[in-house]
Amino acid sequence: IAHRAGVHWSTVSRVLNPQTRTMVSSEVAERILKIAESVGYQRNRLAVGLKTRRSFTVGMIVPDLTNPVFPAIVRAVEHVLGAEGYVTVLADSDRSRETETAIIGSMRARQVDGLILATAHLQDNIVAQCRKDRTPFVLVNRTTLETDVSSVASNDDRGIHRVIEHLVGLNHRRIAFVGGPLDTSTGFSRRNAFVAALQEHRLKVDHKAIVDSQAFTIESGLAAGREVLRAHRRITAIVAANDMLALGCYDALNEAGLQCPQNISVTGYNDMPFADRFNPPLTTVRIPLEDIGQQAAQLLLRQMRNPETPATAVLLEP
Amino acid sequence: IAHRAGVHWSTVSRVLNPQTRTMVSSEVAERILKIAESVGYQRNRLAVGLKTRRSFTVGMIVPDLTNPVFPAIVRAVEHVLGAEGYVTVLADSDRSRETETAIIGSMRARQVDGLILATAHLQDNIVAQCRKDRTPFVLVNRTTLETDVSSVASNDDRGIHRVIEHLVGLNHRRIAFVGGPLDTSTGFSRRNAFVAALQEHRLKVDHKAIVDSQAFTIESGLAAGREVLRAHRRITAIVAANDMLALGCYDALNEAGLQCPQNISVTGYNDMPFADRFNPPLTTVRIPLEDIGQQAAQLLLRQMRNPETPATAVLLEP
DNA sequence: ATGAAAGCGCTAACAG
DNA sequence: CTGTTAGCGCTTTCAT
Repeated sequence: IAHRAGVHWSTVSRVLNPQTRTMVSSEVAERILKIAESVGYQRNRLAVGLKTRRSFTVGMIVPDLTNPVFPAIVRAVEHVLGAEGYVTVLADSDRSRETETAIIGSMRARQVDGLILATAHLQDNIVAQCRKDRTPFVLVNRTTLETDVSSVASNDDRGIHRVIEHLVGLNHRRIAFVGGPLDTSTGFSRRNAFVAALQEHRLKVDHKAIVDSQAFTIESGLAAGREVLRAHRRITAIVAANDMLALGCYDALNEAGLQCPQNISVTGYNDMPFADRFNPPLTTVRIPLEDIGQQAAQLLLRQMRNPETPATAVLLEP
Repeated sequence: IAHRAGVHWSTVSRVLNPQTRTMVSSEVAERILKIAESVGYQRNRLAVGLKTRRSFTVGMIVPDLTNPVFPAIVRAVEHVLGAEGYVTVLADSDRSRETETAIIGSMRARQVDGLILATAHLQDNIVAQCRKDRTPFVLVNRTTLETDVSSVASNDDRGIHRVIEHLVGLNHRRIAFVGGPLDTSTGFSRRNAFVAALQEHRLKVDHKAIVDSQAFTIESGLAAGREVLRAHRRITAIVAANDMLALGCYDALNEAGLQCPQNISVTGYNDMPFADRFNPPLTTVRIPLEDIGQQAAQLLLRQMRNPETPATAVLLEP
């Protein structure tokens, strides 16, 4: 292009980079732009990144893309990042911390400018790692025990309280809980909120009616649901820590020949897509998936543009 | 590292690149590896890519990540690509060809080694573009009219025939069709298969009972379902071209005060996650999502490693 | 406003 | 087996 325009290649570079275009006389600029267009020129972002140390790439890791809450978040993230010229590298860690570590290595090597992690554990060395690497990152959906970490999640305490209010209003008094993994903030705080809410309503907390499970999956929900039914048959409602677990509880009830909601009610959490189309329609807590994704992306953008940006923990209302 | 190991940096490069490691004496190699480890060295893939012209990055575009068929495919793709050292850049085109073109530009600029497109249209200039750019690509889920294009999809003709067989076996004779966009291979071939299957069963084809829609969405399905019910009330079954459309038909039936399946049966296509948990459970055609994703990734890998690999169109059985 | 030149971190031919 | 060197495609400082 420089040759054909009769200028030095640094001038071409100035024109082809929107940020420096004004340094060049508009006459020359126009000529160069025209030639670039005609030869289908595309700036090589690898070279740009090598020079500027900014890849305009961000990495995102989810624990399991087939859990229907994540696609909506990923989509929102990708849209706002894309609008700002960033590209999103997506990886599914399959709930394994080891693969997650490997993925982060692979992303670091590609010089990602930032990370969005939907995989946080309450105690998470990956968070410490990112901080040490000085890689901007924001946690999404879940948080860590550490403070001073950027995150966007929804207010689990509020959500569970509203569930209990709802059930108590419907005259439920003996309520069981099928919880998630206690090493995640969602599992941990929803469980705590459940106990707190029962106490606030002066209902007695029967620890046999609280069953924690290892993963937010239907299978875990089924196992926990069986456990609940076996240990404590007089309950009238089961609060599940998310919708997948709730579906597992549906299965446990079916197995036991019980009807939902005639015999026992079940509630979920997340309001995953199609929750209203299950049989029976699932009572659940809606969390603003789109919003969570958008805010996470915006937070990360701010952080990447100015590393001095203080970490902020955003809590959205369910 | 070179300094600390007392060797030239090209030697370090040889060791740190698994492919050339054998060129160096194992004694020196070990020393270098140890130092690299201790300083937390990571090869800069941007620089590697700039030099070798291979970014080890592939781009994937889906029309709508919140359509539950895609997460499973994306996940499978990412897993097999990841195992081979590739990273997946994911983008959601929001069903818009313009944004898709923009996305591809952004990916090309990042020197992606290949593309996986779940967005193909029957007539698709993007396909022509990729071919011109000599970017390896494989279409997934959908195909194009053009031959000599790599793709992995499922056999729509077979799937629809099996649906009709099933319905006819249940004594349905007046069957309506709610189709998808005719500019996609899935919309087009499922519609054709529907007509062909009716004829093979010597059922008359009532064109008023065939309603095409603009998108594979619930809303489109609802609109088309209304249309079907208005135009032709004596049908006993509706064949929808995918599960989202089928859900829209559920809604249309509800609106009209009709029961499914007591009054009218509905079938879907794709066997999306949770299809069996809808009310009523959806009769649908299972397509091997995991398999589709895996094979697409493997096909692309072959193509990227050897550009001479002939294009192959894989058709999986539903 | 433009040209000249160095260099980002790596690879790979060429020498030895 | 190892050192030397050029260069991938760009940005950016320094001159002019």
